[in-house]
Amino acid sequence: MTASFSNLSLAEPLSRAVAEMGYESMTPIQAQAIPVVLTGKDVMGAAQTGTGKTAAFSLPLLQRLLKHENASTSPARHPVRALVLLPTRELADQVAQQVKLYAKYTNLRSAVVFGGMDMKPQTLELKRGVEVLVATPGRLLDHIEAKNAVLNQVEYVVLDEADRMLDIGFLPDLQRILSYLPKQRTTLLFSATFSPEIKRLASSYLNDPVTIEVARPNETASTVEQHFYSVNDDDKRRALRQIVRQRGLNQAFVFVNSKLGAARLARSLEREGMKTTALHGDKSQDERLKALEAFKKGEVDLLVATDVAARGLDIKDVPAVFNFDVPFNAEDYVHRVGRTGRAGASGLAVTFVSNSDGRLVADLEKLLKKKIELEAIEYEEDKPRGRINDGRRAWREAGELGDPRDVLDAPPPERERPARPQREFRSPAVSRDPFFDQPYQPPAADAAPAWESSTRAATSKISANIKPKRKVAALFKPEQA
DNA sequence: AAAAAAC
Repeated sequence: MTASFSNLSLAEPLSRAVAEMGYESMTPIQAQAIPVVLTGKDVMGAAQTGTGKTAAFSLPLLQRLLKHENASTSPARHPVRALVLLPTRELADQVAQQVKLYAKYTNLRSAVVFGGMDMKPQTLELKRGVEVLVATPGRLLDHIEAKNAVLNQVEYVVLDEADRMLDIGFLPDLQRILSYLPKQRTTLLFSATFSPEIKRLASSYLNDPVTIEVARPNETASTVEQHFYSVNDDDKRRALRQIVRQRGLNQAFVFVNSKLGAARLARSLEREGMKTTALHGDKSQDERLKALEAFKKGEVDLLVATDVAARGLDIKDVPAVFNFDVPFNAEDYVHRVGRTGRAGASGLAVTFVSNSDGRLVADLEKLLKKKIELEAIEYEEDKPRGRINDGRRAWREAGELGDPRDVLDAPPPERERPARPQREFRSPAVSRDPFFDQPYQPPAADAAPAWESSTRAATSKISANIKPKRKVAALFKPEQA
């Protein structure tokens, strides 16, 4: 028996919006979380991604904002009463759009603030007053410090992707934000993954919380078919092409571990004739939103992304996810794979495991609590001819590609490398900064103006910094493999 | 071995 939204007795404006969106029965996380959030208690919620988490917290939150008058006598008619924090800009954007839809027929106002966009329009919206504020941490702090956002009347805080928000990279910002909020408030934490440490840390932010676990945490959807292939780093691209062709995939996410890697891979796939775009944090926000939009519209087939896109992004009907690189954090595997097989659809997740990934695969087995079977690929294409320019690559190619976990404790074989040429250390006789450290010399009457020579000095300084690097790289290139 | 979040 599935619970339905109509049994919830949501306020009329909310049920009207829900009906208009075509929602009828609730997903398990919604059925469990909504009644609890309606009581105003703290919640720690673990639910698989793609199961309607956003509605699970925003609908009851809006309901409470409607039902309970703001107790304070603030002059601001629309103080921020609910704050929703997310770890990426795209996610903040997406959640804010959903909240807007749910709140469409209410008088409640909402806004979203995140970095990479002009501060001014955001400031205007904040000054006008919003009850629900969706934000990424950095930009929110900017607005707090500029006194654009006043958070001393916040009644509800939601940390979506809570384990990421509590990890070391975000924690300082998060703590500063929380320090601006009233102690007396409701805190809601949601994520698909919770490591034991994060769980402990999280509970220190919660007051007598209700724990909701709809599925076992750290679990991928059962509708996703998962494969792990042993692939040489040099064969990954043709493996990708082959699987896309064999499976007749019309679209896929391709995850890599670095921004540079994403840019490079996207470029080479594009050159090989696949409609590809990249999404990573070195792109401008405009480019990021455009890349995502193009993928959503089906204008590109492959979205090569860093983990900026690993979490929460809700794109319908993505048939497959490739882990071109095994993710550094096992948790991120669960999130990446969660981009496919959403809302009960089927999906395919393919992970390329290269020889140096033994540790990561072992971590993954621990998190997923299951043995990972590595499969081999039979290539249909010939191997592209490539230069051997690296001793380690030669070693990889010489040996058979076995299970990388077998060499977990074995160091890679010693390889001969030319002795590093000792570079003389010369202590500078004079400091190289022309302005500050040199005794002043009156310029000759016909000398170039000072700014020109300092520009030259700066330029030569820069090239001095670049050139040796190139030389060193050339020196290390082995004569032959 | 990295990414994300502020200019």
